[in-house]
Amino acid sequence: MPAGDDATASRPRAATLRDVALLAGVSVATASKALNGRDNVHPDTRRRVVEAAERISFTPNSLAQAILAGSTGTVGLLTNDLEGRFSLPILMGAEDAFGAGQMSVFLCDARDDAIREQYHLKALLGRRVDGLIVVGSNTDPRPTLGTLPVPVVYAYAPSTDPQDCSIVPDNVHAGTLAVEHLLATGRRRIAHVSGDVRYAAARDRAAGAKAALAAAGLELVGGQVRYGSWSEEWGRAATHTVLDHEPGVDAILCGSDQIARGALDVLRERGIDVPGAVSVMGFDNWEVMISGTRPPLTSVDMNFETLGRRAAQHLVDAIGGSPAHGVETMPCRVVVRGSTARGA
Amino acid sequence: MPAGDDATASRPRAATLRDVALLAGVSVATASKALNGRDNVHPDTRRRVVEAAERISFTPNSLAQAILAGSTGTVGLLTNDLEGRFSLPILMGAEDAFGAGQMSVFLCDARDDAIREQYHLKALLGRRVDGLIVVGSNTDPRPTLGTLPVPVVYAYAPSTDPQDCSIVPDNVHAGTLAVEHLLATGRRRIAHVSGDVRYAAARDRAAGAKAALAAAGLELVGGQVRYGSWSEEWGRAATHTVLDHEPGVDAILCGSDQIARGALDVLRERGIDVPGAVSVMGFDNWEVMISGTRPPLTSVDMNFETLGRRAAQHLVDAIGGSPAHGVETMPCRVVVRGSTARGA
DNA sequence: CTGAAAGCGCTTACAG
DNA sequence: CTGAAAGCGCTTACAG
Repeated sequence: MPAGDDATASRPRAATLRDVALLAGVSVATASKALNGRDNVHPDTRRRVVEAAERISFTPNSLAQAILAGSTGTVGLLTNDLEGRFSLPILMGAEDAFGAGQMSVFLCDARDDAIREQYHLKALLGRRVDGLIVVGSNTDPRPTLGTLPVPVVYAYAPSTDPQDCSIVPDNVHAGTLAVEHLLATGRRRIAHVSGDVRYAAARDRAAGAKAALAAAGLELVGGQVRYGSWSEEWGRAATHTVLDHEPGVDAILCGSDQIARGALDVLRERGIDVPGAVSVMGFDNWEVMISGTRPPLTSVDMNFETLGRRAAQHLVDAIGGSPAHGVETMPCRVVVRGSTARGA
Repeated sequence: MPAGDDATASRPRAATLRDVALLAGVSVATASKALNGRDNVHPDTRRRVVEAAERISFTPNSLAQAILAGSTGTVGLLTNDLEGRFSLPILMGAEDAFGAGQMSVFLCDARDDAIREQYHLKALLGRRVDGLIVVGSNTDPRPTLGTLPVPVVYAYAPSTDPQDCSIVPDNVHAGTLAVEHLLATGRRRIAHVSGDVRYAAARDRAAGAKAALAAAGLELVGGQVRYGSWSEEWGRAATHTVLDHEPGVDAILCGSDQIARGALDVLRERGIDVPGAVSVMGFDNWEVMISGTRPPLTSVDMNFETLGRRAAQHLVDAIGGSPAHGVETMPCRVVVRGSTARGA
């Protein structure tokens, strides 16, 4: 158990440039120049200053530097994604794009609450972030934040304002890639079990899938997408229905990895060989959902980290004075595993 | 596709208190007092200043305020938890504890790389965070950051230095609670399939489980914990072994929800009724892993949000001059579902 | 090569 | 009640 401590043992305040200068016997201006590698500082002087700084563990106060520089080297990541499914890979991509340690990221979770979002926004602007990345919890368009004193990039969920810069996964293409993969592995009678039809992600993936089928002169088995919910349970229920009504089905394209898990379970229970008789595919390539499946699940990876890196790049460009506008879609990729290809 | 824009349409710089004062026709000092609710400002003056501030969307520069106040109202969350499994609930608990918007959080992912951690640490100290929360990726002790100019609270993974303040989930008690629940629902022949024995979490949970059994005059079926890996696959393999070697087993306590999923699958395949013949329990209560299981999985919730809130409270106390020391364990709770109790 | 001075945006005693 | 002055920690012309 932690025990309370006396508050009197007060923590030493952080060292200041003035402390360094005093210790090195130079002026604050000279100390500044010495530490920042400016010209016209005598080597001996520089060494004395650097040693003094090290001795007292001097770390320059970024706040003071920022106030002079007019930029803070911070960005705000405003998310509504409680699971961190999107925002964490995006954060990671962003850290990479900014260059490790160059930029620090404030992470704020608005919890899908507009009031809380405004609150965080106000705080971030007060802290003079150089820019903002806004991460939605799905790919449906979200209200723009409007005109702000700093650039904004919308990631995952696009802004409603086409003048804003938005980076979203290409769900239409994801659907196309999925069907192309199934066709390439010899499938012709493909069913599509997806999630909640109110999600753009579900409709976009279906649109891409249908387009790819049409290009091959085919259509979905049963003639329609079976929309439902983003759950294993729906995956199981719909798979039963598909198998009962479409005996010739040779592939089930599932709108998410969770739905695909449900499909795999039912196929296994009914003794149907995967991928021998029926192939199964998911979307998202969510490692934790996929790692245990039998057989390992083929899935479309939406490349969240790349998306995050791209969003960060756009933000850096915008901060540098070259903003972009409109919605940019990011390519995705099929990760082939045993549920669609023997020996994969 | 976003199109590049001319960099000349430069963004208007953020309004400053000087702008407000000019617009309201008062001095900067008076404007400051008016906006901060200080006494001795004429009501008319205050109104003029407030109106001016609103008109130009003035947001005070927190950097300047921080430099004077000596505290920034920011904390750093230094994590090694790539999945966000722990750090996001902890972040959320921390946001709550700090009071929404009072405190902004820098999230830095060190990716289990000591160099990167030092880099982020340096940046955070430069930004003069008021304190740090360090989140580990497991409950094994991690090296202390040593003495820093700001207070530090270690969450999930305790620090190796007992003088530091660490908040960890009580895995021993979790094991005890799990077994007590199984005993209370009439189980006597309990097997324990767990993850990698090198993890303190695995050993602690097992220790708690064995203690609870001993208190009831019992021991584990087979006399030992079956350690392996934190995977569904291991859950399946170990469950087969348990069923083959211990025909009378009436409960399988699994070291994680993933292991438990594997156990449930095998029991189902072998036609064994859950929970009629054999109960199954997991640890972590990871919603996304659990939501699809049949029957729904009983699991021990480690209360990460509470842990995060507690860590944040300790940090706030330490910032306020009342630091705590030592390792504090947080209670967990059993969430009962159908895998151990009919009709739950 | 070094340092005094000005200044970033703000707040807080202190005169008036 | 109001405002000029000092100052937080730093950097950058500008004199010397």
